[in-house]
Amino acid sequence: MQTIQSSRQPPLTVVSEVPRLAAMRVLIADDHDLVREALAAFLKTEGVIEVLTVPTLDEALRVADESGSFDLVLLDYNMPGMNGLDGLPRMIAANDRRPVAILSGTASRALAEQAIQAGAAGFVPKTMSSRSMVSAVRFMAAGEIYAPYSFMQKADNGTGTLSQRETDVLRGLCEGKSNKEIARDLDLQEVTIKLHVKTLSRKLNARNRTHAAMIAREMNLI
Amino acid sequence: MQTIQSSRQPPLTVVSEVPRLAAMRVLIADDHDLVREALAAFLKTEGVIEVLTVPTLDEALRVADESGSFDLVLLDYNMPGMNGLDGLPRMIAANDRRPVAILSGTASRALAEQAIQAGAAGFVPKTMSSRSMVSAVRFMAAGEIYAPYSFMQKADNGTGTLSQRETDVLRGLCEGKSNKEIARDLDLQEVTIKLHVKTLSRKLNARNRTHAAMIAREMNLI
DNA sequence: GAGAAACCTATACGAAAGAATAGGCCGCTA
DNA sequence: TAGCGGCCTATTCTTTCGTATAGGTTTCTC
Repeated sequence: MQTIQSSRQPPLTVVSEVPRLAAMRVLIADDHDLVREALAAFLKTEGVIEVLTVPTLDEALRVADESGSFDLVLLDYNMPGMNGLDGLPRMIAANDRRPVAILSGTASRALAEQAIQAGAAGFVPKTMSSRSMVSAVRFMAAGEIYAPYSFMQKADNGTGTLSQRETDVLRGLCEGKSNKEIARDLDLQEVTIKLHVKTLSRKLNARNRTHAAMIAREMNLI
Repeated sequence: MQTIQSSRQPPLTVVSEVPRLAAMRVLIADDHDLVREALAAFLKTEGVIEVLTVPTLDEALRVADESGSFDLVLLDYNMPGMNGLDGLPRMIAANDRRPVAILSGTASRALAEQAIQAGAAGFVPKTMSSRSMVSAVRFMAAGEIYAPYSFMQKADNGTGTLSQRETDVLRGLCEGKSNKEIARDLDLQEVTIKLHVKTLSRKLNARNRTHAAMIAREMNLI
């Protein structure tokens, strides 16, 4: 799996630029015991001196608060306390604005973009091999932005073409709201919502609002 | 984490009944590289001689077909080819009706019950510690049925109270179908579907079909 | 300044969903 | 056997959704 990165560094010289035996402090927050233990084990064999693991966001925040900031924090996207990407800015603050990356089981380009937009140091799908993952960790700890090349290349399923309003309306849909309610919330007319529902349904290839909501859920667009 | 098992064996004598150093053959199918490698590593240190890992259901079926059946197959629920629990019976057949268990990132009682109902040898959430997981594997390979005790104890959120028909209708909802379409699929009248939609929405605490579908998705009831 | 694109509104109509009420069928159990 | 619960149907009605057509504004770009 190749990597894509910010333009600050030339792509092929990454590994050599990061000191191989630097004493890194990494915090892993994931509610899956197995993932935590595996990642910690791999990182330790790769020269990351200190690896702490916690099962929830709250504990991650607490640990960062008590024991000082980390060179990198890995946050599982689906995890108690995260609530989507809401937990990300809190963790970044708790880590003194040093790198915090999102770890996720479901690889979605939309989610990756959102995460990085929200200030994440990167996006790491769990489908990655452990070797690649160790490289990614090293990379992000050095201050670079990481995202797997493969699915950043994926053709847009019309996903990225959702406008701001359409996204707002879609959020309402996913909460099971009626057009009228969404209109009230967004301070718009009901007809306008109908319009957005129609266009976003077309873009998502959905046959109706319910289908659109499910697809959005599936693609992590909410 | 405690375990619950079928009544064939007394609960507390499990481990001693399973030969500790038996040469077990285990197949792990999971699209998360990290999970695969971690599980394989732990099992190997615990005396499971042969551990094969594959990233998709199709490869799992092929391997079982070519290299003979396994003492236990672990199938990730969210994995290419699985399509819900559809892949389970196929894997069971391919494994000569020997134990096949479901591995899942999201721990849901409903899903666990469904899996075991569908013939799974057990249900293993990834939130389990690796030690417990190794025990579970050993347990299931011996022919017992395993499910974590903790969330089999969880109070039913009205979840279990969904009738068969309501579940059928809910599935249709989640696919974005109209009442008419669902009626045709189930060979019923449209009014009947409306009835079921209303009652299942009430049970799920949803305000309409879209909301019901989202809740179902959230709770892995589909 | 023309054009494109996102955005908002209006009117109108048929289709679908949702709610209420009423009844019949079956299987289980007190 | 009477009652209960799941299941299916019917009728009627209101609300909501979905679609179409036809405008309008702003903002950005060529």
